[in-house]
Amino acid sequence: MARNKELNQRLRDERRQQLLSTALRLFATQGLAATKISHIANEVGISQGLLYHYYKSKEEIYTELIQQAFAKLNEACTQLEAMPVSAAQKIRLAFKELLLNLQNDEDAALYHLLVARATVSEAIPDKAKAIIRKQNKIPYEVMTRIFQTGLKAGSVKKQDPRDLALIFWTSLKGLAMHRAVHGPTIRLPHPDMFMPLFFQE
Amino acid sequence: MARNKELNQRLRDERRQQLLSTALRLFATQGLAATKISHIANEVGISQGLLYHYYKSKEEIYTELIQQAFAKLNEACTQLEAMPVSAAQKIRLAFKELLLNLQNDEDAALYHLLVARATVSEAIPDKAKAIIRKQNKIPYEVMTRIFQTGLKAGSVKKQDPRDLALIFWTSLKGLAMHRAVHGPTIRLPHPDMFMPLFFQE
DNA sequence: GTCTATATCCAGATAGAC
DNA sequence: GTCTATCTGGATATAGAC
Repeated sequence: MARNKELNQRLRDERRQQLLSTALRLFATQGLAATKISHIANEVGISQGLLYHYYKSKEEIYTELIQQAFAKLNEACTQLEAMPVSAAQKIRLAFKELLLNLQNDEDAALYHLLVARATVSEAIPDKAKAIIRKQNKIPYEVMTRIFQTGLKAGSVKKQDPRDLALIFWTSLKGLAMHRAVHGPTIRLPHPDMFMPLFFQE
Repeated sequence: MARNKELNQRLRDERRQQLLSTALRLFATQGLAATKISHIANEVGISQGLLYHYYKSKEEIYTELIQQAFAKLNEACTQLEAMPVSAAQKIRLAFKELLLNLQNDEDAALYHLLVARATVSEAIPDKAKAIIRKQNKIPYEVMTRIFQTGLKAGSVKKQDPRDLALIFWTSLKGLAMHRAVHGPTIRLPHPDMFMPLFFQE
């Protein structure tokens, strides 16, 4: 019996994951309002009604995705900052890693897009808004600190570290949008092409 | 009488313009589906019903905006390409001008956002889709040609001109999103900070 | 031209049978 | 757990009075 319960729980989790991943793609590309609950259900191959056994509303799915997006990004930021390497290496590494992810991991680009859309939108659940308000600045602050450190060490360009951080993230966001539009076939530029933004020559 | 007709026509045009400009802001920030026709009417200060004397549907407004967005961008591209200056100067000038526009002209950022959203979306009117399909590549192609020319002249970085064009536009798009999120108060980086992407040292 | 009232439709969410 | 049928609300678009 316990055996059975566990199995059921696992199946339930898998189904929830499947719904999330489909919803991510749709929310990111179409937006919250344009994504119909029936689309999600159809693509996963279940009936509309059944979807409500897994999530109690469209907004709940949406909010959970926003939550996850920031969780992943902040996790990565924390790890990055804690690495035992120079600031310059952190910058190089982070940009390269993020760009590679964009190229290979469909979801990575979609999360970017989801957050980008959500950030400008008024028409999203209050909970999602709260998450964004609280966590949106973190990646900028982390990168600002790293650039600041690199600046003191003389390894990065003599510019306002806030500008550098902003360029770091907006460049990636721009690429993420492009990737999301053109799909996985598109070849993104090599990360080294961006390094002159941050370093001398 | 003719006097009167003209006046009426002018008032009508003004009202239409007012509707367009409000719709641009809402469509760009909220998306097509999340923007309710009542929002637009309310913000302009007319009744829902009256809106339909100026436009026959929400989709018509949307499509006209998409149309305008590309018209402006392509116009600018054509002008740029025809300028009697070197490729390097065209690149510098274009980036600076576009960034300045982003800073000072609210609509410029909103048009970018509108197009960015539209480009990834399936859920937009067919006419809008057709416009995008036909015109979306133009700015990339124009910049690719300019980079190509600069490459031959030895004035730009030795990189694939398509990559350079892609970086050119995705950087701007990233900044446009940022500007749209944070409003006109945000200070964007100086355009010179991006020049190392395109030129030696 | 402008408004209010309303027809119509569509989508989110629920109920109930299996 | 799963489906089909249905309730309900909200939004587009229209009709008709002023």
